[in-house]
Amino acid sequence: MAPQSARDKIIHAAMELFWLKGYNSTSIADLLSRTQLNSGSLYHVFPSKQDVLIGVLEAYRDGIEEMLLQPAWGHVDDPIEKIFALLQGYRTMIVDTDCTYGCPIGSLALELHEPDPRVRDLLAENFENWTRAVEGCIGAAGKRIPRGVDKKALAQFVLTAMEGGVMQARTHRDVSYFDRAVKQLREHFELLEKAAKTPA
Amino acid sequence: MAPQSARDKIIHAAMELFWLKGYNSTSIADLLSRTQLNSGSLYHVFPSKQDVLIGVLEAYRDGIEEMLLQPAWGHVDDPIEKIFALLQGYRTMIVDTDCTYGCPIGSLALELHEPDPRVRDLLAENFENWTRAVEGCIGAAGKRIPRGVDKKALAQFVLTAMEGGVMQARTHRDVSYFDRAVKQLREHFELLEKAAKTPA
DNA sequence: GTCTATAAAAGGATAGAC
DNA sequence: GTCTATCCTTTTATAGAC
Repeated sequence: MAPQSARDKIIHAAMELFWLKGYNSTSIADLLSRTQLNSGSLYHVFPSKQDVLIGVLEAYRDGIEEMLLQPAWGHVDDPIEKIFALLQGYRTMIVDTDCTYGCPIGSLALELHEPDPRVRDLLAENFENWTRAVEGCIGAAGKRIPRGVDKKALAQFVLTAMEGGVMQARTHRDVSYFDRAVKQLREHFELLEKAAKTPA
Repeated sequence: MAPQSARDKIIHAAMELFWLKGYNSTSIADLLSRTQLNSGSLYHVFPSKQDVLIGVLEAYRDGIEEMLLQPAWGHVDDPIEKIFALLQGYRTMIVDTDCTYGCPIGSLALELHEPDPRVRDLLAENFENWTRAVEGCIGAAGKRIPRGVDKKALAQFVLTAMEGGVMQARTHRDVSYFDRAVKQLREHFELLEKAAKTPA
């Protein structure tokens, strides 16, 4: 592991703690104790706690390929299966966390009630990049999806299903809620594929 | 308006403030200033802030008919249309809040990362009551939904779509994200209804 | 059951030496 | 760029009189 700058250490710790405890429930003291840094070092790099948040959201945005898409899509070629492989990645995280998993972006999006414009833009940007990746899969599926289907809306619906499924699995502490959401989405795609084969 | 007990005043204020600002960002002082009560009165009724939260979640649970279902279903008979009338109610709230609306239950479910069992149970119970109501509509739709469709899973999928749509509309400050989620769900129901008519 | 005063702790942030 | 010490505010909660 290459020597980490103070900035890297803080962002790394904050990504984990904001995810585990939320933004408001993570104190500067938490970040300092986790990183073994002193407050002077943190405030030298990040003038305020919100600046740490911005750094975290930028890191998620910039890391979507490496952190999320590549691991999920390593051995998957079929574009539709890529979508469900991505969801399978979330399922793994749910199970690995004993169903306490929350999407880091979605959780922040609901926790922060009056976010700074910069924060809000970054949340939106993270969602956009996610749905754009899924939209790419839908586009690559070509004629399997009927003409006239709004590809962007369908991609956003995949995010909708993921976020809603994660929320319910977490609330009930039961993966099956996520599984059922994915299954319904799968049926939706299958109905669409069937409709593409049998025009009107 | 009947004279309100201290308890009622606090629950009423807390429902609004937890919804507007979140649980962590609402202080006891906020509740006191909003209700014009003194801390002695509050702590006499609610030994801790978490007890206020529990009271709020119980109020949502006990008020689902009067607060949510009756207003949405007042003039709707068709069971499938009831589902979309319910979603239309959320749309109204989104628009009325300039797209800052968050589902009170969903937001708390994601904000609270290590909830007390009692709190977690109440969150789950709120979701259950919501999906049970939708499941009733699906059941009432009878043969319009194909046999073999998991009605409970489909009802949970309606909640999934609502929560995911609300989250994205709020993040982008744009109702159209909610509208697209509802539209996709509508297409899903239409595909199901079509499948129910043309067996295999 | 409500009042005032206040404890006790945690939180974000700053200052100034090194 | 990092260290220690500390300020100031907010926050939950309690004590004890009325």
